Amino acid sequence: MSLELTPVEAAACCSPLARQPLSESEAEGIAPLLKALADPVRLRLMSIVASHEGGEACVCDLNDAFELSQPTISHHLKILHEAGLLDREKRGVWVYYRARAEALQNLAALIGGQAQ
Amino acid sequence: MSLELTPVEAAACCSPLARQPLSESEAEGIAPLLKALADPVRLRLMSIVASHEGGEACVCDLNDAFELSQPTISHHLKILHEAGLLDREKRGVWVYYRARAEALQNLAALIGGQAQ
DNA sequence: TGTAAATATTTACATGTGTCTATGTCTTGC
DNA sequence: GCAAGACATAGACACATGTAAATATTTACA
Repeated sequence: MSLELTPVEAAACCSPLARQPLSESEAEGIAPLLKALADPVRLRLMSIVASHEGGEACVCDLNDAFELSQPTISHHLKILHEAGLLDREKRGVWVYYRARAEALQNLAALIGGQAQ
Repeated sequence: MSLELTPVEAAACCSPLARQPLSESEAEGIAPLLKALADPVRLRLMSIVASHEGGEACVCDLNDAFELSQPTISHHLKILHEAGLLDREKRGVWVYYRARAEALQNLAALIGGQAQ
C-alpha cells in the first residue's frame, strides 16, 4: 500500500470548503478528484455506472453508450478508477466497474457542506 | 440575458448522478462547473472567499494569499465568476468576490444525491 | 494449441490550460 | 488634469489532456 493518498482519500479528510480555507496540500489533494469528474464523457460514465442496476456496469455496455473509440472509453475509465471513484473487477472476459457511492458523498460534503 | 445557461444554472436542472444517466447535453453543461473548481488555486480561492467573514473577500486579500502574480489570480477569479460560483462587485477601487452558496449546494446535491 | 473476443496500453497529435510579462482601464486624491 | 494604485486584458509559452490508430494482453473455448 502506497503512502500517496488517492484523490478520494484526500477529499475525505477535510472540512467543507466554506468552513475554513483549504490548505495548499488539501487543495492539491482534492483537485485531481474534481478533475477526474470534470469531463462530459466521464460524468456520463459515472452516471451510467452509478445509476445502473446493481451499481455496476460492464465496459461493453459503456462502449455502446458513446460514439467514441474503445480505447478512449478505456482511458476515461482508468482516470475515474485511479481517482478512486470507480472500482474495477474482472469477471471472465468482462470487466465491471462499480461506483463508489461514499466517494461521491464525501466530495459532495466537501463542496456543499455548511459553514458551521 | 443570454439563452446560454451558465454552468451553475445547468447543474441546478438535473437529478443526481446516481439516479439516472445524465444526457449528453446535461453532462456538457455541468462539466465546465466542475472544471472551474478542479484546480488547486481556484479551490483555495473559493474556500477563502466562502469562509471569509461576510462571505466575501477583496481581491487585494486574495492576491496576498498566494505566491502567484496578480494577473494569474485575476484569471482564476474570472473563471470562477463566469462559471457562476463567485459574484463580483466593485466598490470604489476595490473589487469584492462573494461565494454563491446555493451554487455549491446544487453541485453537491448533483454529485452526492442518493439514487432514489 | 490456436483462434476469437473483450479490454488495456502505446504512440502520436491537435487543442486546452496555467502562468508570466507587458499593457490597459478605472477610480481616487492632489 | 495627472499621478498612483487596484484590477483586468492581451499575448506568449510550456505543459497537460482528449482522442484515435495500432498493438498488446487476457480469457474462453473448440
